[in-house]
Amino acid sequence: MIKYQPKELEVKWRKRWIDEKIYASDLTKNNKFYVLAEFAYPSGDLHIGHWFTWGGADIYARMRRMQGYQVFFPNGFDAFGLPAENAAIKRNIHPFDWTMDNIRRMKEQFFSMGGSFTFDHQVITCKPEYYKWNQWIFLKMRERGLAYREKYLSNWCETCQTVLANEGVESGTCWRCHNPIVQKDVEQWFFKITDFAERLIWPENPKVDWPKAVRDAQNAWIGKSKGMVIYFPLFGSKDNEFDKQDYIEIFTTRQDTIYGVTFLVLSPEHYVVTEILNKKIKVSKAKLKEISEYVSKSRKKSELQRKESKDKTGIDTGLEVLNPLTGEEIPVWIADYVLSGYGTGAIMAVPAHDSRDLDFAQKFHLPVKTVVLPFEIGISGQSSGSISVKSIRKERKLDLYEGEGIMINSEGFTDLPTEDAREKISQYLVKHNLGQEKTTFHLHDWSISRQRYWGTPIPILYCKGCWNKFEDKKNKLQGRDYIVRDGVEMAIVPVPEKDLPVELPYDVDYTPTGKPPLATNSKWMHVKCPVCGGEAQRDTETMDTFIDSSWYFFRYLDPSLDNSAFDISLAAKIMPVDIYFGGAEHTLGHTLYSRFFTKFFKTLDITDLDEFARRRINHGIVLGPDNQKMSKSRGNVINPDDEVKKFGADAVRVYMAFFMPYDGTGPWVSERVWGSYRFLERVWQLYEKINLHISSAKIDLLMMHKTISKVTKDINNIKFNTAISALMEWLNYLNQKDAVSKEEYKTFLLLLAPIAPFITEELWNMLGEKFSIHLKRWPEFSSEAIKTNESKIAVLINGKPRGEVIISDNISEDDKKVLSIALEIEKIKEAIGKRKIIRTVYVPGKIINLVLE
RNA sequence: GCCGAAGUGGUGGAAUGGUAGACACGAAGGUCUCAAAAACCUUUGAUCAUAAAAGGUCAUGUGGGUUCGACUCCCACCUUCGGCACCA
Repeated sequence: MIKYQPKELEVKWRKRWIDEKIYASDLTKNNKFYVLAEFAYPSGDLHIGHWFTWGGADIYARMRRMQGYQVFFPNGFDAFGLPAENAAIKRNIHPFDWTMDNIRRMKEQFFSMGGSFTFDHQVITCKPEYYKWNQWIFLKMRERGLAYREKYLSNWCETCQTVLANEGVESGTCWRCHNPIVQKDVEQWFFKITDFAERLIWPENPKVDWPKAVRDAQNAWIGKSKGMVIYFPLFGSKDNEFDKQDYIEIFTTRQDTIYGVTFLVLSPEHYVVTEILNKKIKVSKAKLKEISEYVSKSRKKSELQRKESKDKTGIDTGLEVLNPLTGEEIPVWIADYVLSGYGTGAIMAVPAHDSRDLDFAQKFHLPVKTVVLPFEIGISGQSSGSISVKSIRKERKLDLYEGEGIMINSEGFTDLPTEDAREKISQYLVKHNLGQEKTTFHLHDWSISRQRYWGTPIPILYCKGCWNKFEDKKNKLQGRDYIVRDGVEMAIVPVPEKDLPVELPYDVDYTPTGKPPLATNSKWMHVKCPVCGGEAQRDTETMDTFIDSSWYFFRYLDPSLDNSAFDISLAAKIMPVDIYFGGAEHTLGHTLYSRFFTKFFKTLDITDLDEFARRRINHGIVLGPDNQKMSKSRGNVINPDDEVKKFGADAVRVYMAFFMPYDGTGPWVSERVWGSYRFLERVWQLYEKINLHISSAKIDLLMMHKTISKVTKDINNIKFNTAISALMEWLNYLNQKDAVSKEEYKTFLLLLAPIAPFITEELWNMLGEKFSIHLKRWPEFSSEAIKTNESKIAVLINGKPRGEVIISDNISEDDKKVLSIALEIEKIKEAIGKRKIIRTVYVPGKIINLVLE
């Protein structure tokens, strides 16, 4: 027999698979199975990490195909984005050419790994036939009031010269270039994802199978909290011209602690602060100066600085409000530990029950008033009237108690558990018009404008003529249906659907100058207004590329479709995605946005899905040989091409699946791939042991069916490493035998086929079997076959293994017989000695434990 | 600080209440060979004991607990990784 030579046979089979289209997608048949892996950004070189993601998905898809499913396993490219633009600037190539070149190269690399995914439904997001539908989605969002334009203090990356969404900020830095983010007032487009906040929250037991870590992180990011807005009347406000309201609204989730309020805090951006600075609310001249200094000082701090420093700063306004329940006069402070973007931008401070308020109170010597005691103290004290709070605080060092407990010092609510008090105080405040219940979210609307070139143009025009004809300007101002560009007011005019796509012009100056690159092509920018026929200008910004990846899995179904974003009836049949492989880094960005789009599509009635993917699998991370994250600067990047040249694709695939659990993090050590290579060599050599005349009675059905069961289960549970070790065990076992039946060998090859597709195809062919091994042939597991008539029972004494007995299965239920057999063993007799057995625990088929006195 | 995941030989890891260390990598010794190894065979958690074998004891981050029996379940703590974080 010739030696195992991966290179030749891999070339041969790869060609035949393509020629005979054995992996072609057929969406007409039933019994579909949609396998999806996150599509790649065409950065030029396929990283070993891509192989890890796609290799895992491929093993899974291959098994499903062999089980007879109509597997849909498409691939494409997430082709818009900044790196293309940056690389293009650096090398003086156009981003389009750079991108398409990379796609060509990466496709070849994809082929070398022997993937069963196809490009016959490929999506390339930078092509007009794709991004046209981004624009269509934008227009639909706008029709429904979910796309709006607003000036907003936003995350700005100086290096990338663009705005970033909150999800794109990683501990204060840009997710792409990792330079610090600054806050800048920028007018831009938003998608109102907050309208879907409630729908995006994961229930306790969702119908789809997504990792708990992902669900928890998304829920935390959405950050729903139920509480109240409570009105605190401004004391003596009649002297002021303050006309908006004569009370300050605060947001709290702990209205039960309202008797413990000792001051109010406004964020520096709060409108009451603005009114003070505008002298609508009067304070002394000296105060005004102090306040104005404090506010401008804290505005200068970046958000990052403000969040980093836990050291509290603030200033007393001299104003006072009334506690709506107690009538107490309460001082109003300004401090930047209160965030303007959350709740009402103002809080009631309860230092006894909130650590941040306590820090502040201690720094500025403000009073602390305890109104909640932990249950154990509150209950033991019985009548709380007699408790000296001061002495308890001293004894228990209880400056701060943030948990639930028993109310004290709270008039009619005293002695109630906090939960009840929260409810009752809530009702009371609502009834007397002193507040209302409110739910807030941490999730903010999605900022989608990017001031760069390589993205989807926003399908919006700005028209001066239309604005001039507009009658009711004053009202429309609120709706922000206009913009001011170069000092000129212009109406917002959506591009009509029939004019889509708005194509991205090829000729622009995309060097980052702060001016959007699209504005440098004036021919593209100036167009006729579709409404009034006058002169109009295009929006010069592009969409966040996360929009591209939010719905590509719908587009895969029919990427050339011209009259709809996706084929609705096909989607009803093929969607949802059955299993989605990807990285944990997309927990708060991509997968959340995709869920949002799916729910939005549902409101458009083009899908009835609530979730786009039934199951989500997060893959792990392949580190460099030095145990560090792979990066060009560290020089520890493993190029999959080199590995394939050395070992062949099969050995690399086996090692990839075997060297750590799929969700693990660990280093790629090239030398160790030899181990996987040797395994394949042994599989190859086993061929020589096939004895066609071996009697069927000699086939070891037990090992065979155990392995079928184990491999099937493990691949289904994405535990490729243990699937391979089961195969190795079986191989070691078969190797010890003098001869192996053809049946066993065939079964072995079938089970190995998803992991090592080339060598198994070759050996399958050598056996004279019909092409191809990768079609519907997954071995059936028979539970009958693993029934034995003997069991090995471990004999334990006091829980420690001391020997074993082999019993026939007809007595396996009879603990007395098993015991008597066990007691005949010399070793056991010795171990027991003169001691008495006081108890016997028998687990049929596994152990018998003798408990001695 | 909060949420999530994890902690097992020299290394990657296996075992989710029933004989801990499967399967590999590495290492050591041997075989074949003029020589070699990426081939083949043997050994390989620590420790005690023995001429040898059988054998004993200890071991799954730490300390408690539940159980006939715990890597696995419960309580407390420590450490590492990932995410979030002045969100009221």
